[in-house]
Amino acid sequence: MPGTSERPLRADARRNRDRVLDAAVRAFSTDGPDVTLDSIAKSAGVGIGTLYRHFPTREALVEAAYRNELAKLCDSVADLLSTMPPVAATRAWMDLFVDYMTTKRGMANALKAVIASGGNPFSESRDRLVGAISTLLDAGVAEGSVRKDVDPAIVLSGLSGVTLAAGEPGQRENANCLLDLLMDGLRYGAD
Amino acid sequence: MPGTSERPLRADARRNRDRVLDAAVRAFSTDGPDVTLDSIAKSAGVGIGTLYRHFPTREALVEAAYRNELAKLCDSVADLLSTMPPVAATRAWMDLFVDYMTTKRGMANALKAVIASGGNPFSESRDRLVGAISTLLDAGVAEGSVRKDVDPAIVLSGLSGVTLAAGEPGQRENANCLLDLLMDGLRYGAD
DNA sequence: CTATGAAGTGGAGGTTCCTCCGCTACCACT
DNA sequence: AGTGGTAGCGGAGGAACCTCCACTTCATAG
Repeated sequence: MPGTSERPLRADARRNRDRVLDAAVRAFSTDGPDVTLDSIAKSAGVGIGTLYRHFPTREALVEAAYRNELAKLCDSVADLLSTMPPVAATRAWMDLFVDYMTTKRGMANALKAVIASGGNPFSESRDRLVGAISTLLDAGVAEGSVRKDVDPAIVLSGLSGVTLAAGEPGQRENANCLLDLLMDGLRYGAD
Repeated sequence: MPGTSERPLRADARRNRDRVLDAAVRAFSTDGPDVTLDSIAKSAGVGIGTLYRHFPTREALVEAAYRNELAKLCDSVADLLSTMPPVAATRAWMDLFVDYMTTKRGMANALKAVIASGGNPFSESRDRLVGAISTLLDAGVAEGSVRKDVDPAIVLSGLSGVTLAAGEPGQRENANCLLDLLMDGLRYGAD
């Protein structure tokens, strides 16, 4: 399957898509994560049907709206690795991850969809996240401080789980403990 | 606060509550977890308002409907501990837990509410689950195979996270890896 | 037995979600 | 530059959620 179904999107369609995305970014940041999709469509000047055509679920829209910031989160891996040892960097990044997901409330559920997506729809973000984790783990493996039989995708699932289970701001302490536990599981010697 | 707010519930109210619960159990088992609450209320012969009075959220109703079975799951701990060593028993129970939650689709979300409830509402099930985990961990600690600084409530959060993140039947493999990881984190030596 | 007010009821209706399909307008080809 | 086929549009409307409050019923004190 070469470049699976990458039809270039008609001009008016692309324009509408962009307008919806703009409206969504604005709406999420001013009205919180529970804005109605209807209102986003309206403020984008398109019908609700058009919104659903481009973003079939709320999660898809949220994911698209935050894709840039998510990318920044992934990029921060390099900085962390350059200022601290791999295990510490990994643990620190986990904190960033949870903080980020917790702040952008409504992202947590989108995240679940991102993680579950074996297929196309969110794969960009998914791949980036897996890549970031992979980099962190590899650094640890190279140094001998992290076991080498761990699939980064699984770790992503784990982080997602922590966020889903203890993502409310009031449960940050719980989330911390879980991250510690996860980290312990990743360290060499537990193998 | 002695027996916080335990007013005995008026006779007709109790009757209605039971009828709703009956209807819910029946509805969940025949129509799946997505039955509308409206239809449950109707088949119980009460107004939707009454249903909401007794079970303010869908999760509350699900939890109540499955409370018995959940108790059985907790009771199974004793059997497991009598037929295998603590670490294996704990791991085996984790599997049962995930299987159970996965089967009763719709339970997963209720679970989240159960776990988050520091307060009253679901505390019965919550306490039972924490108790079950506590028993398992204690057995391991006594034997020296499990670290002793782990709060069972955190482990419950972790299980909840695994279920939420990888609870779809198709992701059972992922769930397994996560449980292994969690288990590794709990074992003595990772401390 | 009655009166009283607290506890409980029910369902209409506002809100949001999401689907569906007749219509519009884009664009590739001549 | 006309035109046919089709990608894309929009919004009406059905389904479910959940709130709210005027009304009913219970149970207790007198």
